[in-house]
This record gives sequence, structure tokens and C-alpha cells, in this order.
Amino acid sequence: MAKAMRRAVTDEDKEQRRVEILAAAKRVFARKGFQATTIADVAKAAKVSYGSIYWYFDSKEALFHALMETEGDALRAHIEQAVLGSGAAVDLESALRAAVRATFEFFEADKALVRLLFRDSYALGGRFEKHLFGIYEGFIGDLELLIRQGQKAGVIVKAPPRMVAFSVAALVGQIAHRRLVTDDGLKAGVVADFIVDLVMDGLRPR
Amino acid sequence: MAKAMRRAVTDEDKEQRRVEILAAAKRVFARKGFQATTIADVAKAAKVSYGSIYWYFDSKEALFHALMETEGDALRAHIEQAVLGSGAAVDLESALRAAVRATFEFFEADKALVRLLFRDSYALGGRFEKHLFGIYEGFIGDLELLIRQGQKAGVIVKAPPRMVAFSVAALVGQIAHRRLVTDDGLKAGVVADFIVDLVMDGLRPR
Amino acid sequence: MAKAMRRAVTDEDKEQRRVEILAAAKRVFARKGFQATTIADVAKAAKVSYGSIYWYFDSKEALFHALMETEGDALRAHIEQAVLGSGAAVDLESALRAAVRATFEFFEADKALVRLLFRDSYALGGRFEKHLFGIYEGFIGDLELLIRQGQKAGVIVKAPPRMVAFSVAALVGQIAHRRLVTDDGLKAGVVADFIVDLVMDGLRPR
Amino acid sequence: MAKAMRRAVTDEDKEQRRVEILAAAKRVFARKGFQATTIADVAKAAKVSYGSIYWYFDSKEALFHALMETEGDALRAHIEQAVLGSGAAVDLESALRAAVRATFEFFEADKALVRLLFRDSYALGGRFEKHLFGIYEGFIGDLELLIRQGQKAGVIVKAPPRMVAFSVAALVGQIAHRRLVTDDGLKAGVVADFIVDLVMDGLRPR
DNA sequence: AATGAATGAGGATTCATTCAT
DNA sequence: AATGAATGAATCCTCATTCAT
Repeated sequence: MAKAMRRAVTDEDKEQRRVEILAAAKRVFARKGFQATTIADVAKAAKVSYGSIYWYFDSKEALFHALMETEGDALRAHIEQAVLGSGAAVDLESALRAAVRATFEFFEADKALVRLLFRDSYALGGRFEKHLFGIYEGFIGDLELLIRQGQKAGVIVKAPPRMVAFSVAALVGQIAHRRLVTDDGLKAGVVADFIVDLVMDGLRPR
Repeated sequence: MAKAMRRAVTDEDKEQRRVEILAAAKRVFARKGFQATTIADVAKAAKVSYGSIYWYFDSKEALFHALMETEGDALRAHIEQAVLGSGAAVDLESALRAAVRATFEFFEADKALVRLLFRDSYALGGRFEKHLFGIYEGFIGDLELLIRQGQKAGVIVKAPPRMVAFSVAALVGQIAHRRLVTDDGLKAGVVADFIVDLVMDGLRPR
Repeated sequence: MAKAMRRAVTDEDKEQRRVEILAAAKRVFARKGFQATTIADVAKAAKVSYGSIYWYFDSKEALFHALMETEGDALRAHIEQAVLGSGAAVDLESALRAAVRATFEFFEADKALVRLLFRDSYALGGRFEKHLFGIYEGFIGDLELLIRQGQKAGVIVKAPPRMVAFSVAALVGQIAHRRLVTDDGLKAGVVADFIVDLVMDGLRPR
Repeated sequence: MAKAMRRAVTDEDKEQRRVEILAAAKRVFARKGFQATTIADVAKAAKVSYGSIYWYFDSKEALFHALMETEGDALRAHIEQAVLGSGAAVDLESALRAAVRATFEFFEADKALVRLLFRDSYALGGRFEKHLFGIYEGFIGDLELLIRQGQKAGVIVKAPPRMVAFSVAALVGQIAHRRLVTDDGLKAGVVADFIVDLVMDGLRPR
């Protein structure tokens, strides 16, 4: 039991270290980009030795994947919680709005993540496409579910639900990314609402 | 004068070579991605010598920028022509539809360009952001003009025109990019119309 | 006394561990070669922890040397026994034949040792040369003794005894090594006899 | 034609450089061994820049292979010439003696080669085994031919010719290798004759 | 203009060894 | 005794760029 406890502590320590490295990697990757970041950079930022990175991650690429995995999970959990916390069950639009708002909030609070997702991810080319695709698809899948429910309830017109979902995801992602560079002077909430309004009502005056 | 003529011919030759190199670069960049492509790859594909590339372009990066410049111009010309060729002057929606359709056609006929624009461009990180931004902004600027006209004519609701324009551009780009990987089984024209319909009418049943 | 007993047991355990590690090392070294083998490989094969290897051996190289020591001793013991078991005392040729046969048997039963001796040993370059030399020299020294006895008894022609001894050793080793790669379709005994016959009678018809 | 000439000169230069690198590599490999030699070592010894090595050879390993190829060819040519230069056509023993002597001379004049063949080659493990095997087999094949001729002429007893050939090769190689470390105080010619005598007449007094 | 040889900085990765626990 | 996390030196190879011809 003593051994078990000691092991538990050790495991925690190890996890702790892993998390620290991930955090450091996130900072560096976001600032310099995946390609320009060296393992030495990450090591220095994490205040561990050069080779220690390799004790926790198999390669630079694996480190990036692990990072995206973690971040993707956090994002999705945040969104899910937001959707559940709203009157989502009864009202499709509220759910959609909650999801989009939550995403924007998350991105707003974590610009590094936006950079990682929408710029650096491409640096890995096809090797990451599948993974990024996975993260995206998770998000899109959730949206699709909402869309389908809306269609069933008659509050959403007939339209290919997956494509609609992807469109929303694309808008959210691209606008968030754009806001890294261009200041549109708008609050995140306003932008989120803009997207939902556009998607729900379109541009044609009613 | 004889000299001038010879020079003229030479200049044409030179331009010809430049174009060949650009074409080769496009093929290689599109296939392997910017980072993974070496100057040697481009040289071989263009059937010129190793160092010749540097006679025509200052650096690998400059080559990529030049390529994007050329491609961006062609795309924009294609769209402009399509818009003018439609009954664009009187009808905002037709113009928008023409623009989106033309873009999709262009992308459909040139998958390499899509890859270049939406994947490799990011590989250059901040260094390219400005340039990509430029191409984008050109496209977005044109769209914005249309939107503003529509708003003035009362066929488009009040909404931040630049953000609407960016949204359309983002949708077009991201969906085109997605189609590289995922087959949605739809014709380019159908997808284009989907986008315009979504943007014009939204999802709420009228 | 209790303490002494406990210590005794512990020492046995320790020796046991040492032997296990040596056995594991032999397997791994023989399969992957000295250079390509990592301490981690050995540790895993021996089912001990990473750093434990260093409790028993000072370094990777020391481990290899220890292994060679052990194996060399075993080989020599096997040969010695074989020679003594034959009518060696009176008959030089029988003794030589017994020695060569025994060596081949031993090698045949332990291909890993052959690989270790005749391939990996060289990987240590000069550092091992001396040691390998030692093992060899032991074998050669024994052979030399036989040769000298034969010369004294008049059944062996005058010839530099050490060089003869080395020649026999070289033949045995190289042919055994070759048999790892090339199948000559011959039994070990036949090959052993071939060597002895060649060395004793030469190729010229009598 | 001028162009052709210039090209010819350039090709010679290139070949010249390649040869210089090979020569430098030989020196360094022989002194430090394959593993311990770095590309930087070779570059320095060849007085070319680091990366230039890679212009001529694909990898460190490829460099080694090329080196062995060259050396193997030279050795074989030397032997062939020696055999032809002796009264080889009529007399088997002379031919064999000439071959063994020539090999020893060659090895004596080029200790580095001996080291390369009989020590460093093993450092590449299985990857080189095939190549080394090739060099060996060439030599052995030639010897086998001689043996077969001798058997046909009745001056060589019945014995598996390939194994005899291999035995001779092994003796030559191993004794030459041994002489790198141990001084037996004998001239190369004497050792060569010792080998041939041993192989031809054996140790049993006639 | 064109060639392609030469350069060398740069970086990911490996692994023997150490050491705190 | 045993563990396994930590270290960081070491090295191969890549490739953009330069430059003599």
C-alpha cells in the first residue's frame, strides 16, 4: 500500500511534468509556429532538459498531436457544458447560439489555441490533416445533431445538415482566426450572435 | 535596334522560363507542400538547373509569393469576368451567385491552388499572413462592394458588410478545401448555390 | 550467523540476477548486434529495470566483456573435457580432432555465440581486440600445446607451432561463422573432420 | 565541342574529388573504425566541407560501401595480374602460391584495408554482410576455379572445392588481420608460403 | 544566363550514464 | 537493491543559398 501510494504520487508527478511540457509547448508553438519551434525551445520554456521531452513524447510531432488532443478535448467540454447549461433541450436556436458563443469565448480567452488550430496544424500537412479533421468532425458532428433536431422540429429548413454544420464551424473558426490579425472592434459575443443570426435568418430582408 | 530586338526576344524567353518555373513550382508545392518541397524538386520539375531558380526568384519564399500573386490575379480575373458576364449590374443576388460559382469552378478545376491557398500558405506563418491576407482582402473587398450595393438597394439587411463579405469568402474557401479530402458527392454548382442560398435566406423557415 | 546466511542467500540471488542479465544480453546482442543494442533492450529482455543493469555491470561495454568472459570459459571447458575424454594422451590427431569437433558442436548448439564472437566483437574495435585476443589466445595456446607434443612425438612436421595453432583456430571460427549465413549442407562433425584432415594431410595426393 | 571538353574536365574534377574523399575516408575509417568515425572527420581529412560529402555519397554507409567496392576491385585486379604473371596456366600450385602471395603483399602494403575488411565491415552488421560476402565470394570463386583445375589435373585430392577455397581465403584474411596486432616477425612472403605449404602438404610427415 | 558544386548552419533524435527516491 | 526519470553530448543528414566557371 505504501508502494501503491508512492507510485500514485510518482504518477501524479509524471503527469504534472507532462502537463507542464504541454503548456510550455503551447506557448512556444503559438508564438513561433510549429516548424520554427525547436525541441530546445520547448525544453527551455518548460525548464526541463533537452532529452526529457523525449521521455514524455515520442517526437516533436507526437508532442503537437498530444497538445491538440488535450486542447480539443477541453474546447469540446467547454462547449458541451455551455449547451447543456442553456435552455438547449427545448430551443434549437438557443443551443446553437450557446455553442457558438462558447466557442468564441474559449477562443477569445486562448488566442494561442486559435493560432495552433488554424495555422500551425497545417504545417504538418497530410500527417495532421486526419487528426485535425477528427477534432473538427467532433465539433461538426455535435452541430449536425442540433441541426437535425431543428429540422425535425420544423424550425430549420431542409438543407444538408452536415454541410450546414460544417459551414457554421468554418465561419466560427475563420472569423476567430481573422480576429487574431484584424481588429474588427467587436466583442466576441457580438460576433457570435452575428454568425448565428446570419445562419438563421440570412441576408434577405423579411 | 537589332540589339533591342534581340533583347526583346530574350525577355520573352525569360518570361517564358519564369512561367515554366512557376508552373512546375505549383505542381510540386501542391503535391508535397511548401516545407517539404526543396528547390531541387522545383528545378527538376521545371527541367532547369539547380541554381537557375535563383536567377528568376530571390528565394524559395519569394517563389511562393510570386506564385500566389499570379494565381490570385488569375482567380480574381476569372471571378470579375463571371460577375460582369451575368446580369450583375441590376441584380445583387445574381452577382453574388456568379462570383461564388466562378470561384468554385476555378477551385474545382485547380485543386492544386486550393491546397496552396488553404494549406501551404499557413506554412509560412506570419511571413505569409500578410500576403494571403492581401489576396483574401481583394476578394473580400469585391464582395463587400456587392454587399453594400445590395444594402443600398434594400435587398440586403443591415449587417457589417465587411464581416458578411469575409463570411462568404470563408465559406467558399473552407468548403472548397474540405472537398479536397471529403467527397460530399455534390457538383460544384450545387455547393455554390447552397452557400448563396444559406447566406441569403438563412435556415429559419419563412 | 543468521546474518551471514541471509547474506549468502542474497549473494546467490545477486548472482542469479547477474546470470539472467547475461543471458538476456546474449540473446539481444546476438540478434541486434552490439551497437544496435541499447541498455534498455537488455533491461527489457532481462525483465529488470532500466538502471539496474548498472548495478551489476559498470557499462554496456563491461557487460559485453563479462559476457564474452563467461562464454569463453564455457567454450574452453567444453573443449577441454572433450579432449580429455578422448584417447588424447597418446594420440595427437585424436586430441586435435576432438578439440575441433567439440568446438563445432558448441558453436552449432549456440549460434548466438558465433555471432557474438565473430561479428559483434569487432564492433568494439581496438577496445575489444585485446579481450577477444585473450579468448582466442587461450584456445590457440591449448592447440599450440598439442602441436608441440605432436612435433616432439614426430607425428607433426616442423612448422611454427603458434601459427599452425592460429591457423586451425581461424579455420574453425571462420567456417563456423560462414555457416551462419551459407548453408553448406554438411553436419558439424563432417566439417570438423574436413578441417582436421586438411590440416593433417593437405591437398596433395600422397 | 568546347562544351564537351569543358564537361569532360569537370567530370574528371568531380571524379578526382570523389577519389580524394574515398582516400580520406579510408584513412579515417581505418584509424578510428566505422562507428567512431564521423562524417565531419572524413570531411576534415578530405579538406572538403561538411555537406560536400553528401554531394558525392548518399550516406555514411554508402560511402563505406563505395570504399569497399573500390578496394575490393583493386585487390582482385592485383591478384589476377599476379596469377596471370606466374606460370599459372600449367602449374596449379604456382597459381595458388601467386594468388596468396599477391594477397599478402597487397595487405602488407595497405594495413588500412585489412582493418577495413576484417574489422569495420562487421560494424555494419547484416547490412554489410551481403556486400562483404560479395567481395569474399569473388575471391573465393577465383580460388575455387584453381582448386577444381588442380583436382581435374590430379594434383589436388578430392575435397569439396568451395570449402577448400573458403578455407584458404579465411586463412589468408585471418592471418593478415592478426599481423596487425601481433608481430610474428615473419616476412609476408614467408607467411604466404606457410599457408600454401600447409594447405598443400598438411602437417603429417611424409 | 545557366550550371551544379560547395557550403555549413541547423535540428531532430538517440542513448549511455547518473542519481534522487 | 531497485527503479526509472533526467540529462545532454553526440551525430547524421537536409537544404537554402552562394559562387566560380
